[in-house]
Amino acid sequence: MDDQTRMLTGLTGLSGLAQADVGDPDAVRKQSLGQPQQDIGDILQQIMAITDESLDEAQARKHALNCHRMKPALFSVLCEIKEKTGCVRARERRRLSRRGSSCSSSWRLADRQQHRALDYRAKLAQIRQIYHSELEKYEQACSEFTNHVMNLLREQSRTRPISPKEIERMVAIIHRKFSSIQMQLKQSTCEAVMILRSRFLDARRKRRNFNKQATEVLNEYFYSHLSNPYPSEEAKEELAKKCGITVSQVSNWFGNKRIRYKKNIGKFQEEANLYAVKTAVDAANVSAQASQANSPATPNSGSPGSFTLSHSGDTYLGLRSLNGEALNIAPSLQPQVDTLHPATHLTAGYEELSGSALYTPHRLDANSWQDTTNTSSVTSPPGPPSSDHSDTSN
DNA sequence: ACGTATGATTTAAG
DNA sequence: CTTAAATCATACGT
Repeated sequence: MDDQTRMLTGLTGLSGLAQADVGDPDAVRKQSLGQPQQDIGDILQQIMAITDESLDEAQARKHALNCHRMKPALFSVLCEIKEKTGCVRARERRRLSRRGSSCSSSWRLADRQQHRALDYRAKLAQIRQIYHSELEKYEQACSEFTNHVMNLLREQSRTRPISPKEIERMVAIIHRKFSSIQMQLKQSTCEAVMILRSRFLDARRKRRNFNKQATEVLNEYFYSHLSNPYPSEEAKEELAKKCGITVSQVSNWFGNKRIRYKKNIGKFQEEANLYAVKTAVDAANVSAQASQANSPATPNSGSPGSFTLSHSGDTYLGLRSLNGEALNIAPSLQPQVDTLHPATHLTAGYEELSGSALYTPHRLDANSWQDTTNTSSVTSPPGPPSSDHSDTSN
């Protein structure tokens, strides 16, 4: 029985048959020569069973093959490729950074594109190489396995009659099995190539603006968290999901938004008020009773009604004049200020930045993300030293 | 055709 | 890693 198990392992594992058993046919012959016929029948059944295996099992087999045979060689080849591409990338990077200061941007762009193409081609070559080596392995394994089985049958033919038809059938089965595995390999390789290509083309694809709904969602979040517009990882994920974009795109968006908002707050007043109204309305729908309960202490909290004016410029100016009062009420409502009175908050922040010096420590703290702003850039935007910001245009 | 808006990338700092 | 800031490259409105 021990002999049988040995043979079975040889049959069920491609790696096994590819290595030792075929490598030493005499051992096989010796084993099978003294074997009772019933064992041979069992073995044949085992062989037949191979055809009934699922693709998963085939995959597992492939994995086993990967693990045992030619693995070191393949691995070293892959390492070589990786090292080569890594070197190229590093060299390219160094070159870019060196040129960056002295050469024009068009050179850098060309370099980048060239590098991308290089990277793409290297990866493609890598995939191709892996595919071919795998294919070769399978072909070899197939022929070895076929030989193995043929030898087996030939030995058996001495003890029992085996028709050539039977042998033919066996060989056909083996070939079918291997070709199906090879097809799978081919398919997965094609898939990999397609993914690579689509990524490569994606990188060069023209920029697309996010759709309106997406920017609306993002803006809503931004202006309703104006005191701290740094969404957590979870928040980013949710926003990404809601907007149908990636998390990194959300991060990009917030990065751009923060810097652009900070640079020219005046320009974003209209937008801010718009979303302030939106979030205020939303908040009102949720906690209308609560805010009403608070209203006696804060008579001016009803003023967001003025935000509904379609002439946002007027709204802004009005808010500005109300600022003194707004300052008094805002701190008492701080936990809700962001959602209930964003515009007030915002305007106050603007006043602070524009040098009006009317601020509370609380507000300063809340808007600390803008603290590093160069105040002059707000009061007098970079470029033409115009008298003042959008106040005049508004 | 041009200027502006905007998403992405790069660089440097923490 | 994340972020601010600068910059790039393209989309888009006029």
